[in-house]
Amino acid sequence: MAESREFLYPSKWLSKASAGNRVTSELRMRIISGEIESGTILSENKLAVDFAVSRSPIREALKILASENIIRLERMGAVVIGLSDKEIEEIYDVRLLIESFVFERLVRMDTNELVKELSKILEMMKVAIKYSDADEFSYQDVLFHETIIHAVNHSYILMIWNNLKPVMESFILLSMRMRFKEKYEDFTRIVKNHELYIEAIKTKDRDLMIKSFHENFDDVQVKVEDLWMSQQMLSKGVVQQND
Amino acid sequence: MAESREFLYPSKWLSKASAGNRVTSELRMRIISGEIESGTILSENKLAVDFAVSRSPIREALKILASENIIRLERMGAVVIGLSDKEIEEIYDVRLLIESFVFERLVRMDTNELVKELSKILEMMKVAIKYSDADEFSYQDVLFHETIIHAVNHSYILMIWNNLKPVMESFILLSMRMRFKEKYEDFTRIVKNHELYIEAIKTKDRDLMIKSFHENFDDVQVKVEDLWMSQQMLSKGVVQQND
DNA sequence: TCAAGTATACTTGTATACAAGTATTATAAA
DNA sequence: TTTATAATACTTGTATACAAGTATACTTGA
Repeated sequence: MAESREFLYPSKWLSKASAGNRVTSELRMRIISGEIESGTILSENKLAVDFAVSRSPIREALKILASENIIRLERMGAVVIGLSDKEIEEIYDVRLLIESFVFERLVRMDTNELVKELSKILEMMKVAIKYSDADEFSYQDVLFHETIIHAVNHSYILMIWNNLKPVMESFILLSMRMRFKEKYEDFTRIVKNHELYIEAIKTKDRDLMIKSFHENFDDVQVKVEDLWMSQQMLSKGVVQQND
Repeated sequence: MAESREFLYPSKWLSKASAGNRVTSELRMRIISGEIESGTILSENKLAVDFAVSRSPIREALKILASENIIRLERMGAVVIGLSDKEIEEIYDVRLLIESFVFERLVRMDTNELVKELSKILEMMKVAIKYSDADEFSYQDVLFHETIIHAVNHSYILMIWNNLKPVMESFILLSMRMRFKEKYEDFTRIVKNHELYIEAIKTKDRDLMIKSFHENFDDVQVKVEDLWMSQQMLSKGVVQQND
C-alpha cells in the first residue's frame, strides 16, 4: 500500500522532529479527524509499513497516544478511541478546571508582563486571520492559553497541560481549518473573546474570565460530526488506507 | 558495578510486569526516596548496565518518568528533578482540584455502591494496620482515592489521575513505611479521616469532604527531608551506585 | 457435522547494531 | 601558556533480529 499521501499535521512544525514524533503527530491528527475511525485496531507492524519506518518509532507513538487517551493499548493491537462529543466536553472540563486554578494564582501576582505577552499573541492571531492562515492561527491560539498557564510556574499543572495540549492542538487545528473555509465570520468573535480574557487578567475579574472561557468554548465547540464531514471534503483525493 | 541489591518497589506488585515496568517503578522509587539525588544525570547506557537489561526498557522508563515530571529529558542525559516540598504541595493542589471536581459529580449521582466499596477498602486498610503491612496499607490508600475517581467515569480526569498516580503511590509508600516504624499512632487518625471522607460522600457534604481532604493532606505530608533521612536508615546496608 | 488438538501467522517485549550528532579530551601550533 | 584542530568517547534515534506468548485457521478423529 504505502502510497505517497498528504499529511494532516503541518510539516513545518516538524522541522527537527524525529520519526517517532512525526508518526505521533500525524497519527493523532488522523485519529482526531476521524480518518482513522474509532474502534479500528492498529498494528505496530502494519503502521511501520504504512509510515515506512521501523517498529521503534511506532511503539513510541502508540505509547504517547495511549497516555493521551485517544487509543487504548491491549494485549493484541491498539484500539482507537478517538474524540467523541463526550470527550471534547471532558477536555474542556479539564481546561476550565486548570485555567480557573491558574487564574486564582494570577490574581495574586503582577500580571503586567503576561498581559503584554498575550496582547502580542493576539496581534499575531489577527494577522493569521488576515492572511487566512488556519494553522498559524491555531498555533497562536494554543500558545495564548499555554502562556497563561506557564505564568504561574506550577509544574504539576503544567504536566496536565502538556498531556492535554497535543490533543487540543489537533482538535483546534482541524476545527479552525474548517471554519476558515466555511465560517470566516466566526473569527471576529473569537478575537473579541480573547480580548475579554486579557481584560479579565488585567482587571483580575474572575467572573469575566469564566464568561470569556465559556463563550470561547461554545464558539470553538464544533460537533465531531461536522469535523469529520469537513475532513472528508478536504481529503477527498487521498487514498484510504485499507490493507 | 551492578551488585545484587534490595529493591524499593514491592516486588509482588510486579509479578507479571515487563522489564520496562520494573525499571520504571524502581527508578521512580529511588528518585522519590532521594536515593538518586535531584540534579543527577542519568545515562541510558549506564542504567542498562546497572539494571542488567538492554536500552529498550530503559528508554521506555525514562520517557514515562519524564511525563511524570520527576526527570527532564535533555539533549544529553536525563536530569533528575525528584520531589521537593514544593512539588509535593503541587501534587496535592492537583489532587484537591480533581477530587473536588469529582465530588461535584458525585453529588448528582447515586453513591450507594461507591460507599459500600470504599467501606470495604477501609476495612482492608485497618487489617493492614493491624499486621503492620505498610505496603498493603499504601496500596489500599491509593485504591481508595482511585475508586472515588473511577466512579464518575470521566476519561480525562482519569487521565490526570493515571499520570499522577505512580508518583503519589511511591510517595505514600515511602511515607507509610516510615510512619509504621516511627509514628504508628498516626494511623488511627488516618483511618478517621477516611471515615469522614466516606461520610462526606454519603451525606453529599462538600465542606466535610474538603475538610477531611485537607486533614488527610496535613497528615500525610511528610517533609521530604524526613523521608530521605528515614530512607537512609532503611537502606544503610545498600551499596551506593556511583560509577 | 462437530470437537479437540495442532500448525501457522500474528502479537509484544527485549536485545543488539549502527548511523549521525555532540561533548570531551588530547594533540599540535602559536 | 594559550588556542585551534583533531581524535575519542559518549549521546540519541532508528532498524533489525529474536524469543515467548496468543489468536486464527486448519486439520484429524469421532
